[in-house]
Amino acid sequence: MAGLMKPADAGGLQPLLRKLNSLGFDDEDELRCLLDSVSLQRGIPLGEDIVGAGDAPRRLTVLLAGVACLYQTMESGERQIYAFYYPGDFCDLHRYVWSERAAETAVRALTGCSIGTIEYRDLDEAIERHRKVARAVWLATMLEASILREGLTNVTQRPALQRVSHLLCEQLHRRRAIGIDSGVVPLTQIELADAAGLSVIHVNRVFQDLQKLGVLSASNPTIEVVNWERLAEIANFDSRYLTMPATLSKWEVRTE
Amino acid sequence: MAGLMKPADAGGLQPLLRKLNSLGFDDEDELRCLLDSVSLQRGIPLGEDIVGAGDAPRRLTVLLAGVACLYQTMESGERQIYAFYYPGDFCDLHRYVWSERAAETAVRALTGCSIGTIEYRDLDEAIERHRKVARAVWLATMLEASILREGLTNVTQRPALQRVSHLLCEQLHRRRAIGIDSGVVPLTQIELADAAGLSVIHVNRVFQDLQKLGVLSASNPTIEVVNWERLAEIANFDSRYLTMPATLSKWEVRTE
DNA sequence: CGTGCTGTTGAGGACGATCAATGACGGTGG
DNA sequence: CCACCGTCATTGATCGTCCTCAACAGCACG
Repeated sequence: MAGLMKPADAGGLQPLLRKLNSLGFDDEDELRCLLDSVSLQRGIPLGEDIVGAGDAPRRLTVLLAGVACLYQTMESGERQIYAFYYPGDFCDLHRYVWSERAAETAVRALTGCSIGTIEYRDLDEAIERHRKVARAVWLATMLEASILREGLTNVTQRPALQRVSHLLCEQLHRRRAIGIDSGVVPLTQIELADAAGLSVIHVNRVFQDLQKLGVLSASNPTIEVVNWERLAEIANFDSRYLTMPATLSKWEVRTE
Repeated sequence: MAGLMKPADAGGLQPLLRKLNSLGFDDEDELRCLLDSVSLQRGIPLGEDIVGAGDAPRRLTVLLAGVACLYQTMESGERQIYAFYYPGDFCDLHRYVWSERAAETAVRALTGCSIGTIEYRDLDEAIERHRKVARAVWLATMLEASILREGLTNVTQRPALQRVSHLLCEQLHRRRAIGIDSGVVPLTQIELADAAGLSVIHVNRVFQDLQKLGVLSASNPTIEVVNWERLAEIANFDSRYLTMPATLSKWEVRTE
């Protein structure tokens, strides 16, 4: 992977590179074509909508730094968080198709963020020309679906303690996968509640339990997992739904 | 659409044709190549696992007749239903990637079913050769993800009555989209419960309420919606998440 | 005529929501 | 420098939706 990093990529595209790599996209020349069409946007402040409710979707957004979430505000005023995004993740693949429902769903920066955008026409062209780009976006979509399925069982099957634990596990795992190895989960209790389908108050109580269990540190308001294993145990966490199993080698074998 | 139907397709592939069509795949010649590699399998009995827990995934499965569901059995013994499938739907696109997690998730026939299978090597080849095949499977995956997102809000945001109603609405809508216009939903209360994340008992009580409201007929054990509109009202149903907005024309414009 | 599956009914109880306040922190402006 | 505000976190009390357990009824099946 390191082999793919070039000085020219130092603009902050490494996360995207890593992501494409994990999706089995390892051809350097093809990569270049896609990377060249990315335009950067830095310094997006916390709380801002990266992909707004209103704007017409003409470009794809890739998160390059920070944390974001895909959410929807219900008529009741409740907020439902569908997904958290980390550097390298595509934030609005769904918009490529559902320009309409745009009105209600948006992507919000949960910390300061940097993003890259790719005009649809460039993406289209890349997909047309390079089969692996098409595969990469497909796989990215599959991964999101896999996370959604797990989210569904999380919400329907697990009680609050396990549910929150599972959510935390997932964040830790995904962060580690992109090289962030700390136990800190840069989210608020509110955000976790909106993702878990629990009230903030209850999440707070769960947090206290997790602290008593020695899983979370008392370092408020920062959420920090100090006992990784115990957490995974509580959550009954099985990371397979997150990991693309050596897809690339498989593709190669089958298709070339 | 009718224009695409040929005598040779009378083998039962119309549902697949319709599906591909709705995914913007309208090139007859390219279609042929894919359709030719489908092998049929009829007369699968109710209750059987179409895509089993154990078998190594070497082929893609398309439902051609009947109703099926994607489910997983938890350690607790509970069953979580992730998706319902109707004729034309791809049942195991996820397996194309996650051969591993196969162990726990399976696709079950909820009525008598017919399926078609496409060997991975044929699918790979079709994807390689025809860009629109790649797009079709990508879009199919996006649609599944969209349904999953809606399922997530359904489970976390809506109380039992609305939740069940919403689920029923979705089934009606999807069935109508493939030409089945009756108010009958060919599922059991148990299946709906497992999809809604409710106990069967509670679903049953909700059903009684829906009957009192004149939405469901008393025709047990068949579930039949007699007041479509009232149901959509209760569920606050917005079908946009199900409909691919004129994708095909869009693709054409942008890419050709 | 049992056996199994789906659907139905009742009673009790639990998990988590809601309402109402309060505390801690950081930024802003007087 | 302090008063003020907004956001996030915390606590207690009450309440409701939905679950669990336990039975039973209808129906199709062999």
